[in-house]
Order: sequence, then C-alpha cells, then structure tokens
Amino acid sequence: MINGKKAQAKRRVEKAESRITATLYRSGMLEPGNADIPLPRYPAPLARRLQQICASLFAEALADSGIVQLEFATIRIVAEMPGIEQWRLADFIGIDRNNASLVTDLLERKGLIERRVNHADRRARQLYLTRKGKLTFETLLPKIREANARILSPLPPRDQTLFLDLLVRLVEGNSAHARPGAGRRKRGSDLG
Amino acid sequence: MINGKKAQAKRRVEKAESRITATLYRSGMLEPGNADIPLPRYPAPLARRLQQICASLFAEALADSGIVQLEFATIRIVAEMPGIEQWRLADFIGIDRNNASLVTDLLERKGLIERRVNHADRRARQLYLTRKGKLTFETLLPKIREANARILSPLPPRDQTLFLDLLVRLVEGNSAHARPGAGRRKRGSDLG
DNA sequence: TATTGTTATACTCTATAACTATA
DNA sequence: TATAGTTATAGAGTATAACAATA
Repeated sequence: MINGKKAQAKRRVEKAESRITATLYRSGMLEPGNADIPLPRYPAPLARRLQQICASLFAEALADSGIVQLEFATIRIVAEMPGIEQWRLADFIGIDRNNASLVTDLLERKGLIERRVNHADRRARQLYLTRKGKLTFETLLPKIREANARILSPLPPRDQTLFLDLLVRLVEGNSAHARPGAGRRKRGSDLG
Repeated sequence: MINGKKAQAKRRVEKAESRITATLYRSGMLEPGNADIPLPRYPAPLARRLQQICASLFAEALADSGIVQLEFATIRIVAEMPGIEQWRLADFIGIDRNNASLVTDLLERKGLIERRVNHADRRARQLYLTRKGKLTFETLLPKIREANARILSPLPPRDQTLFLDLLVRLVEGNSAHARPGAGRRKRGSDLG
C-alpha cells in the first residue's frame, strides 16, 4: 500500500495545502503577525511552536523566582520522588548525566536541594528538597499549574484530556528517539 | 467556579497522580530506560519531549545533507512562497530577523537560495531557491515526510488527524505567546 | 521616525570527554 | 570492566545592540 491510491491521495492533499498557503501568500492575504499565518500541519514545526509557547509561559510564571524551566522540572521530580538518584532524574527529565550534575549543583548552591550519598551504592547521590526547596516548590507550583492550564485553554476541557492522551501516546511510542542532544549540527560543519 | 468542586476534584487528581508516580518509584517498579518512565500529564514537559523526538528524527533524516532543521524549514518556506521577504520568513518560522538574516546568509553561501532586492520596497530582500536549492529540497522532502510520518506512527491514522487538529488549535490559540527567545535565563543571573 | 536587514559581540545551554570513586 | 557523578572545554544557537539603507 506504500504507493497505493491512499498514499497518492495523501500526497495530493499535501501538495494542495502547500499551494493554498502559497496562493494566500501571493494574493496578499497573509498579513504580518503570527495570528494570521497558516501553520504547517506537520508535527515537527508545530512541536517547535508549542515548545516556544510553553517556554514563554513558563518563563512568565517563573519570572523573578530565579528558577528556569529545567530547574523547576528538577525540583518537581525531587518533590515527588525524594531520594531519587541523579542518573534516574536525568532519565526522567530527558537530559544527560552531565547536565543533571550541573543543574543539581546549581540548585544545591541555591539551597533548594540536598545531595546525600546512597549508603547502598556509594557512587550514587540521592536528592532531597531542603525546607527552602519545599517552600519554593509550593510557591511556584500554582503558577506552573496555571501556565499549563493556559497552554491548554484554547481547547474545551474534553479536548484537553484528549490532546494530553494523544500526546502521551506519541511521546511514549517514540521514546526510543527521545534522547538529549540529537538534532544539533555536528562540530565544525557550519561553514565559516 | 475557581474554587468550586470541580477545581477541588482536579487538584485531588493531580495530587493522586504525583503519589502514584512516587509510589511506583519507591516500590522499585520504575526501571531505567525511558520506556518505563511514566510521563507527567502536563503540556510543557510533554512538549519538550516531543520537540526532542522531532529533533532526533529530523537530524536522522537530514544526516549527511549538511542541512539542519531550521535551514530545512527555511528552504521549505521559500519553496512554497518564492519571493517571500526575510521578515515574513522570520514570522512564519518563529525566529527573529537577526537569526533569519544569519540562516539565509548561510543558505546563500551554500548556493541554495538567492536574495534579490524588492523593487517595490528597496529595504526588503526577496528569497528564491536556486536550481541547487530546488534539487536539495526535492531530495530531502521525502525523508522529511517520512520523519514526520514516523513521529505520528504510534497513533492510528484517525488519531493522527485528530492530534494535528488539536495541536494546530493550541498553537493558534496561543500565538500571542509564540515569540522567539523566551524561556531562557536572563543575562548574568546564573550564579557563578 | 519606523522598518528591513546586517553584523559584531556576548551569553546561555549543553555536548564531549577526561577524570575520580565505587561497584 | 562498568557505572555514578564531576568538571573543564568548547561549540552550537541565538539574544542584544549598534548600524546602514530605505520608507
């Protein structure tokens, strides 16, 4: 069915969509400003836009707290799973262990988390929130909840649930590809 | 209704979800490897993961072409809208005009696009694909289509359409927040 | 004065890799 | 030998800001 009628029809639709965008553009119907721009119906560019939106709203929610998205994600994981090891934290968030070391180090210096040696495996460090860390988490959590709610707010509640269901299934189904660091240019290959 | 029964119930559910994750964790049922990790049901972390996945698959699709995701996005826009001005390109992709200048400059040096002065407004530059640019686009497009298809592949076709519909509505509904550059730490505020 | 685009500079983020300590 | 974590270095990406040309 790879080159069957369905695939052909799909390609025709894709081509037509491109033509529509291009025609709208040439006719002068596309004005500046993001709102008027027809979005491509492909997951990758849409994912990039959604990530941009989330970063924006999170930045707003976390403004003046001195905490950024990655740090909040760390705090949340440690709040939910006190005693978690760093390597497992890295796995949960989707960062590598170097980055996990950097972010936990920063949070420790801010007095928000505490690292203790795991007695069962003295290589590992277990993470706990300090009193200050718990307070910070509890202060920020409502703002983060609101930010997440705002992201979903263009959809009615029923569709919000549906969207999250689909999104979870997509991310889970692609977990093999969800590794940090992919997608960037290789060293020394950007011309001069 | 802000603090009504619905909101209370929602908060109870959120709390319960956290507890489930934490309990699973403490019981040792969470093994390393992304596949086994329960994902948070919040848009922001899921969006980050999805973006990671897209970057990964696009990097694979574009490997050895010397083109990265942003460059391909630019090529696609110019292919669909020949003669587009740079500022409009920036708007479409969601980058600022400095970055648009850099990426178009790079693509021009690679011989893939051509910049011409707009005679109607001599400040503006209109973008066109060169013959080589068209060839590159046509070579890469099937691979990109396949990458986008793979991203959606965990869902049955009906749900793929549904997901894209919902995603477009979310991104459109939040377009006011989709500006480049948000979400990063402010200058000189990362401690030492 | 506002807008389009260019360029230099600087900064954030994070990958790479070499290292220590422990298993 | 393998794994958890740390640290230094460096490179990719892009924000900031000053600038020129045009409107």
